[in-house]
Amino acid sequence: MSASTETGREPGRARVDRWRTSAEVLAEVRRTPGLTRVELARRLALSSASVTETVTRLRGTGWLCEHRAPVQGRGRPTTSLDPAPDGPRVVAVDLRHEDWRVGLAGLDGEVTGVVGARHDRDPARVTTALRDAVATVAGGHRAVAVGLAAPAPVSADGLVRATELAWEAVDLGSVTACLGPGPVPLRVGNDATLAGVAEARTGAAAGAATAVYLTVEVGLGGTLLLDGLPHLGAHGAAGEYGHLPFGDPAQRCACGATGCWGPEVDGRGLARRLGDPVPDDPRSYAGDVLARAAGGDAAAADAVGVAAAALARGIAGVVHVHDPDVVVLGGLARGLRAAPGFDDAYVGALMAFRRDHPVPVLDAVHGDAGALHGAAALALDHATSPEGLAERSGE
Amino acid sequence: MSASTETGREPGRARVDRWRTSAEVLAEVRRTPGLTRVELARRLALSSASVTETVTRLRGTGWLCEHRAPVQGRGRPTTSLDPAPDGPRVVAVDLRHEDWRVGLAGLDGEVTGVVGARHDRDPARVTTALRDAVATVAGGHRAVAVGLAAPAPVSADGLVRATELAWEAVDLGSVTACLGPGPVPLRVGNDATLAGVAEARTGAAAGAATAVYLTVEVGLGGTLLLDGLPHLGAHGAAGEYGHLPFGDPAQRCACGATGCWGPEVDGRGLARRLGDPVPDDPRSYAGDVLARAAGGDAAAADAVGVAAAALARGIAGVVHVHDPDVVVLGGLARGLRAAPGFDDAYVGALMAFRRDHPVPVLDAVHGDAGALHGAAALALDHATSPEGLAERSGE
DNA sequence: CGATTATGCTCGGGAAGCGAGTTTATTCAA
DNA sequence: TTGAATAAACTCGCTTCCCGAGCATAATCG
Repeated sequence: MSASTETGREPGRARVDRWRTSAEVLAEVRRTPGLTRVELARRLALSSASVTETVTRLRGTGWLCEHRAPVQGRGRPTTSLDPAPDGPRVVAVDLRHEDWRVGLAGLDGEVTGVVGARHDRDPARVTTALRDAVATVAGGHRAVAVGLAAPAPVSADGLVRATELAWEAVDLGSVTACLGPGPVPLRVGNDATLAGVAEARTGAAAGAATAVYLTVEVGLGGTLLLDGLPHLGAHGAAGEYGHLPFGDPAQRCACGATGCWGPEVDGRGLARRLGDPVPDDPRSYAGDVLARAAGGDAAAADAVGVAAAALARGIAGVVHVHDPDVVVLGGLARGLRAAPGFDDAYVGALMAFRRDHPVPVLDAVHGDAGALHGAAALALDHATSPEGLAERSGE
Repeated sequence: MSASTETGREPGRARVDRWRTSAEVLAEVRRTPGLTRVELARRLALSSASVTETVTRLRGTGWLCEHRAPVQGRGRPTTSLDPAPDGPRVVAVDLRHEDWRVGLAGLDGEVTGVVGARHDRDPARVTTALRDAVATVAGGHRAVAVGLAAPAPVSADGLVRATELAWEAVDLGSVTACLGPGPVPLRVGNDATLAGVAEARTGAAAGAATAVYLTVEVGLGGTLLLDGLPHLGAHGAAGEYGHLPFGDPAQRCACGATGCWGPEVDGRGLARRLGDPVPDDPRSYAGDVLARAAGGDAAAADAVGVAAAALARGIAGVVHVHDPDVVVLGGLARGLRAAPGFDDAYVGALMAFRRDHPVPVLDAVHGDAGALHGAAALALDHATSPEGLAERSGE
């Protein structure tokens, strides 16, 4: 997750600083659409004079619009601030192993006009297809940034190294080429990370200062979200929760370590418990087992119960380390949470002082649109930052 | 770790904002004492005119002083910026189970004039003794904040609940009573957390954007440090690394959970492995075993090796989750790291892609002064923040 | 319909930061 | 020794943010 543009012009502090309050206002409106001017002034400790000035500017640049707020009691009615329906847009891209989706979002983060297609994994052809789709989706609107979710680790320079696609350091910078005028910034993030971002902004963890997002697909991954921002680590490799050694030390993981948590709770773990060979597609295998367990298959239910308990026990450990406001589960983890025994295993694995008020473990609400929503949020973060606003202020 | 004062006066944005650049300058000088004006202007993207103005102000308030910088080549020589030797001070307090220490620090963070005494754990008497010691240590200097390290969880309101001291929600606010003029803010933090802060600022993790500090005393605790700031979690309870279930699930931990990592790597784990009863003082028991192992006692060495391997394996897991720049070890963990087999166990437990460049695991450099240094850093953080500077700007 | 109340707008002023031009302090070369 | 070259700091006028105070506005209440 990183910027692909770098502004190098020197003194520049005032040029960016000018937009700091505007950026805070936009962030507040994103967090709470329909906010009143009075409430905004209170939250940002601004005088009404300053609110007038800043809101006027943001209406002028097209970001905000105002509505009469419903009257409550005496006094002059205040107005509420909302994302302008015809304001600047960002393009969100979700690149997956076999297909991609592209959509358009405004300040409210709603992704609309989604188009998609399958792809053949050839970097050049995928890049071209995405560039065209981005241009089409943006058509007519003022697109000010692009966010992209990639099914792979993303290094600090924004390059994508997708081993499963056999991509080595692919630079996706050109997908913004048909936008403009002027260069349009691209921000790239990992798909699981961005799904976590989506949950932390508008999903099950909305408003949480500290949230943990965990998802089970093939293996287990996740993100620590601090005030809605993912912790990426020194090299962008943070969040490998699936390789915490919570499991059986005798089991060797494909990652090279032993006793990893991930392979105990995904399709491979279920297969081992059921005596099946390692499945080719652990994702759909696990879906089948969950369905059989729900349908009354005792052996499947037993295997699911073991995996659910392993998931629950590990989540407790993660809670001890992060002390989050909430843990959000995506992918197959939702099915495991629904298994009988999960809650008891979770509470039982918590430290005693936590058991009266266990940290809630909730299902993700964005489903498989999480990465796309997170990509939109990432692009909006840039576009509404002081730097992003300053970049475009000349227009 | 939290503020004990709360400024509630409303609009106030400009009043605080005025000091934002000054705060950034002070932060830069703390990070890099002896910084030149030119380098400062470059880092903060300030014009030389603005540097002149800000530095003049900070010299006026006594925080900074300037020296001729050594000349390099042609041109007018620049000056270097340093903490003023007679500038504002903060008081650092380290409250431990059986004694306390109080010292004085300037902008450079060096703690001097340390005094200390044993105490009897009575909250009222300890508070009084600390109040007097703080006044004595500060005597004559302009003390602008107090930082305190407590051997207990610290809740968001700054109250200390030290179960081992039988303290329930003790308010230490009065230790600043003899300072002044005006109320002097007190910031309170957990001792292990603050030891981590000290390492992240001026210790083995200096400059790291992401660092993990782990310490073994009785059990295992730690902190995730992001840009030198500890992640405290939703309720200030983050960092219970010792209760990650890396251990034997058949072992019940005193915390109520099973298989906790902490009891496997401390004195209790060593005793179990050696067939000894649970020691009354696991800390000194572990010290003895480490000494015996170093002296050639095979049984002790074996037990130490097992604990060191358990520590190493868990650290690898923590690395997978946080992807830190560095892991820093304090307390008994340093002795375990020195045991033969630690490095092999660590690298072997890493994911394969990490083994070529394993995240360094280093010893803490602050020793048992870490908490005191961290407390000074905490107080300086407040005093040099825009809010802290604005608070005192009337004087 | 006026009193009351809460809010938004206008205007002058304080302060941060900047750009451009000027001054200052040093090295280097004749 | 002296002056050119160089790099940095200072001065000054300007722009912009934010503020406070006062005025204008739009609702409810009696």
